[in-house]
Amino acid sequence: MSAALAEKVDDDLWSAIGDPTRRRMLDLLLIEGDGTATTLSQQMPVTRQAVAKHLGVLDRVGLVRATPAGREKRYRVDEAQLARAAAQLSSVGLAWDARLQRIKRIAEAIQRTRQD
Amino acid sequence: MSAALAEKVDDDLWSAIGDPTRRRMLDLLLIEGDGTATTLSQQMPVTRQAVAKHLGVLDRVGLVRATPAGREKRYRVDEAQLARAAAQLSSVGLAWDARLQRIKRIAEAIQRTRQD
DNA sequence: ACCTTGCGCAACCAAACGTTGCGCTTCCGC
DNA sequence: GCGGAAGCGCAACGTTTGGTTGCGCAAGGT
Repeated sequence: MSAALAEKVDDDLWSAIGDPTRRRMLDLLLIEGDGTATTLSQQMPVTRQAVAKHLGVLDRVGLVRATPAGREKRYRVDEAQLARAAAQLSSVGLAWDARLQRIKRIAEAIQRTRQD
Repeated sequence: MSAALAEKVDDDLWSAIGDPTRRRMLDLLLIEGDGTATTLSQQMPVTRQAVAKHLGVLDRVGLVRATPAGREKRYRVDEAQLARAAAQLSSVGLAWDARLQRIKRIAEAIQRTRQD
């Protein structure tokens, strides 16, 4: 049973990027380099406080890092950690694709057998 | 701004596969071909009812299809839809990777400029 | 006929996402 | 220096969602 099922997905990371709002925030941070709870909330349909909470979550799992600057608190994406997250996404997608491929091959084999 | 941000991710699909329990269920269904709420719940740390609800969600977004068989209700993965979902996962992962690559290149360019 | 097996429905709990409201610090203009 | 605006943090609250228990009902096996 080499095709192991154990994706051993880091569950905290997954649930962090599982939320659509947080994904959107990461996108914005990637595009603009950095941002604060206020600036991000202005480009999204949620309040500053909601964004602040999400930033807290992202910070806790290490996907972003904060640097206080006067009365502001600028956040930046931690590139290494996001790269890990991206890898996990791709890996799950690829795993499913692989299984689907196998099923397809088996189905074709049966088809061929039946045509004898 | 050619590198569009619009990943246009189908939000219902995402939230369906965003849940770890549902991902696990899809894995089991792929491995065993099909299953019922009861059989799946026996291989997971949740109750049959919880599994049944999740199956309802997966059915609503089209990731699985049910075929009543006597007193049982067997579920099977809809391969086309799962393929779509897998593609979305990979695509988001790749999009992030691409942006990270760009940032890295820019950083290196600045580095080089500074070394003159 | 009876008992088991499998499903569906309803009530209830806890955690998560989002809101509003308030108070505190920091900066800017006068 | 002082007053107002800009940002942030904290707390209370409502709603949705993942999970549980408990029950009743239909389908099969003996």
